[in-house]
Amino acid sequence: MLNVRSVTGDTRERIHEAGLALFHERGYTGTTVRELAEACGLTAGSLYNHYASKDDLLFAIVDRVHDRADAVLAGALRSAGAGPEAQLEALASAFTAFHIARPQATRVANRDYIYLPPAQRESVVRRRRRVRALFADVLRQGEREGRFSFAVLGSEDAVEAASMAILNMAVWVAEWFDPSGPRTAQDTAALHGRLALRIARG
Amino acid sequence: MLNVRSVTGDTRERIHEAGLALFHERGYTGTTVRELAEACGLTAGSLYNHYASKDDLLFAIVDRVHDRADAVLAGALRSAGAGPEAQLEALASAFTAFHIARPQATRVANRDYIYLPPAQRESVVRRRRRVRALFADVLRQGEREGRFSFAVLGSEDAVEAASMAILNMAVWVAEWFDPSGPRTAQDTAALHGRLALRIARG
DNA sequence: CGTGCGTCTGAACGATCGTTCATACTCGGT
DNA sequence: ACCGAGTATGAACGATCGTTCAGACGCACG
Repeated sequence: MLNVRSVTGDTRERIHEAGLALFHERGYTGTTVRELAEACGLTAGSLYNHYASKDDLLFAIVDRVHDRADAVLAGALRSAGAGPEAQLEALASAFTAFHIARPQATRVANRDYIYLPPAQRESVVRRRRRVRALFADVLRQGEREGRFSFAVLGSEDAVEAASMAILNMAVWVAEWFDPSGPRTAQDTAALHGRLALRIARG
Repeated sequence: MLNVRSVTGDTRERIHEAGLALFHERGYTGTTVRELAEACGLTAGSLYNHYASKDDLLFAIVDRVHDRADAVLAGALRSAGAGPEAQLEALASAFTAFHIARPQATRVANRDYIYLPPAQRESVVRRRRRVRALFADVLRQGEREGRFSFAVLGSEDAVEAASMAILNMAVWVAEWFDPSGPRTAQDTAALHGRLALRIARG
């Protein structure tokens, strides 16, 4: 019984990974459940023993990557201590490393979540907003403590634009970062941490 | 005859705009030619009097937005004069304003160009690379003149990461910018220009 | 040794996909 | 009044879509 469950879990996991690869490459609407099945050595009908629908698989993928992102960001914040500069650098660096390490899952999560049915999409939108708020809060706290400066920029609530700039820098890094290139992922993550400080510190 | 052509051109243009709206909202693979036709008050078969295929419409959309982006960037560079700081600020600001002004076309161009047939996709990829090179060249020139500093960052070729950060800030601005919000497009564009300088100047 | 649950297949479902085509209509040019 | 080019139609094409289902297989359990 337990053994059966673990085999089942493996199949479900294999489908999950096939979804990562195929959604990443062809997009959600561009991927066929028969392609997903073939990538797992299964028949289309068999997928429905493991996921209720194609939507369901997409949500599983997007939800898991959000779980991991939350964990990574919480860990970065915890190990950074109290200073807003250390916190921002840790957040930007860890988020960048996260996106470099999981280019498939993060691209799918950021590009294809719009195809989720309304209820599940709302759930994802809420999680995305929470990540935005995490960065914006650190920026605002840093401004309050006089370490960051946004009022100088002359635009009201420049914090939102600045945090989106930092977020987009991290979120889309895998679209240009070349794992076989000269730079390592750690280098690039550290570099993004410093660029985030440039954005905030002025 | 000329009148006929102009009517034809209107229909072709209406299809183009329906493609903008529908591809933007549902993605290329998520949009049906019958939906496109209905949005124009036409029949599916009629579309093929104006575009050779669904692919062809996508390429027309993506190619046109690249034409306009090139023009905007060239104009910004021309009116900025010789200084790398003025040039970078003008490029980032103009590119941001461009993406705010055309959220549909730019999202389609940046997200759905991967669905183009290989030859046309290659053409788009080349144009994208040229835009990247434009920003990177300004950053490198500024570093040569001692106005920007990237070597300090400790990572080799930090210019690439910095120019991608600036590009992504501009490219994805329409995903969070709210036209009905308190900030104007001009404010945000100017703000992005200053943030680009923060990234480059250090 | 059966029993039953979980998983698989392969066929089938109705719907819909992008595209083609014969046909009819519109309308400026002669 | 007639012609011909350009455009619209609506039916049809074969293919493929996401999903369902009846039946068969395998394997842990009593």
